Amino acid sequence: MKVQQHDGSIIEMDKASKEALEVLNHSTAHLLAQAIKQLYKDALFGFGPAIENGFYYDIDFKEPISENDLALIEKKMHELANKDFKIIRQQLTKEEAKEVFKDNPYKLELIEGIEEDITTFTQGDFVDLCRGPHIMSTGLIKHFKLTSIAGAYWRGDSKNKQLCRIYGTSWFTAEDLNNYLNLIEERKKRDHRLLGKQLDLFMISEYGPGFPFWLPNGMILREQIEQYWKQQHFKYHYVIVKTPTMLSKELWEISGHWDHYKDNMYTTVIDEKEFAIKPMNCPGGILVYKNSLHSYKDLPIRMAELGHVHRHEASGALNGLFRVRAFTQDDAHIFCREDQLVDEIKELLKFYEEMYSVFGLDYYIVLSTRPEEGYIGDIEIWNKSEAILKEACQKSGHEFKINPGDGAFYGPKLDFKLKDSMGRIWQCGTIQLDMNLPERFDCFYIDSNGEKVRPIMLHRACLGSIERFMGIIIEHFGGAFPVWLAPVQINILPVNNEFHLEYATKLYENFRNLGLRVELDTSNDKLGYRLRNSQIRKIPYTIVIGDNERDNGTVTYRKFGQKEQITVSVEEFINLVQEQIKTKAR
RNA sequence: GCCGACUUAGCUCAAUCGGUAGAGCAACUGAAUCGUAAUCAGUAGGUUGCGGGUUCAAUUCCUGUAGUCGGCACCA
Repeated sequence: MKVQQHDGSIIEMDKASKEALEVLNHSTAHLLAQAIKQLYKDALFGFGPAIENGFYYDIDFKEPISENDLALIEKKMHELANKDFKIIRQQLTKEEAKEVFKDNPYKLELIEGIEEDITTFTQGDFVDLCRGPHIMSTGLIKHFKLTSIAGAYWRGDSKNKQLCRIYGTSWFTAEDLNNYLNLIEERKKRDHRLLGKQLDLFMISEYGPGFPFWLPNGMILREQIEQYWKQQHFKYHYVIVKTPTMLSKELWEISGHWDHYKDNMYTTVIDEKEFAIKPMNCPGGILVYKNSLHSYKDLPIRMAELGHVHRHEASGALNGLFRVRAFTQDDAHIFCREDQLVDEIKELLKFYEEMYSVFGLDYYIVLSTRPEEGYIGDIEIWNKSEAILKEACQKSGHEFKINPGDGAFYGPKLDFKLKDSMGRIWQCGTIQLDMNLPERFDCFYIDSNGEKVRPIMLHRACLGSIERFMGIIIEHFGGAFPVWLAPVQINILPVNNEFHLEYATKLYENFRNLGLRVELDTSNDKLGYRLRNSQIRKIPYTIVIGDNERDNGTVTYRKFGQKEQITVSVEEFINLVQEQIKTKAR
């Protein structure tokens, strides 16, 4: 496939490559604009780039359009593509470009900002300001679909006018397009909001938008995760605390939250005194640190808290468990000496890797470094800690990116990003160096000379928010949880309630006494029906008890998602299940 | 918060031009007692999110409001 680039050169591209697909999608965005120009004469165009698995175009319509109009636009696009217009690159001066786009304030604004050569790409009577690259003619565009319509601010700034954004996806073959659309459908079935309803894990009431309720099944899942979390913290020498949900406004003034975060905080007045519900746990943690005098010998102090925080998020930001207004941070604050910082961070990376790998989650890390201006703290500590964070990332063997200058004013940070079932990226873990709060709260320890010294403070959350993390793993496992997490681990189905119930009940009691989460299905429905229910509920082990099992003292089990039936002794079965729980096997 | 769409039984969805709400599953009752993904029959279930308006008549049209969804902005 031939592709024309910004500089006018024409290169050969492999259709199987990611780059080629990007060019195709970008050119499809232009085709979309060309079609819209013909259907809606007054429409003005903003940006129209390729994105992962597709493209979009931002358009200012005189009359708002709706999703129903997409079919018509699509039809027009096919019609234009079939005419196989040559896509012609042209290089213009700034003045020439301004003349061409004189009726479009958006493009004029862009032209004003372009320093390099200005190029346009023309197909038929449609000209677009664009740096390319593009395919040679529209005939190559055949297999595409307009997927959705949305609002988007011009240049991503909420102060600007909102344009209409049309999303689409374009592929080289009908098969690729179909595969992609099917993939989207399949992914929707893993949506944690859907599974949360189907498996009775959680609910969100209209009386509390963004405030999730945990149902009994979800609560089991949650407690297993928290239990594991506590074990890990014991292993890594943390202490665990609990700090109050609501604290006086004065505290938030000292911490700086009142100045920077007030709009997102829930507040109340009691006895004419202002209070705020905590949006973060750090100030509470610091008060605990300051509750006693610390020697250099006591450090590092690793203080963890499952802290329930409330943040008034914008209504449009809410999204199932991924974005809520009340969530539990698996927070920790580490107070250490400067000479301990390297080891602490290395230890943290190891800790995180262990936590995520148990769930089999794929993540990537983003390192945000010192901002150019407005940072506080010693530049040497910045450089040193950035170097440590970077080195730790490299050694962890995980994909990582660097966001230069994107650190908070108080310190550099590592963010751990996980993907949901739709490929959207969510921040979960974070490790942040804080050179600000210890100063504001006048934290110190006593060194070997009896002098007061400021400790280094690390904020860290590994799962991030328990709620968000659970959303991620619900989708990750598609609701079919490993035995250690499954709300119900074993479901016992007697073939016949008259002849097999006694043995089945004995097994039930036996398993229950061992602490296994077991159910006995004594309903009078046919076996096939009860088995089907067991599978729909994604219960890891379904046991069928009939004459054979009763007479031989065995169980016949079927694992979720598998067809085979396996008969083993009761002991063997118990060992199997307990081993899987112990190893957290997936 | 902004743009657009949606909201009907516990769940998933129907209801033509505005004519007075229907199905499957689940629940309940009864019969059937059955060996690996849906046994049969019956019963009950609704102020169509909520408020206002137009109309002889509103699930349907208009309007306000709440919530949800897809994006955008936000996520120090």
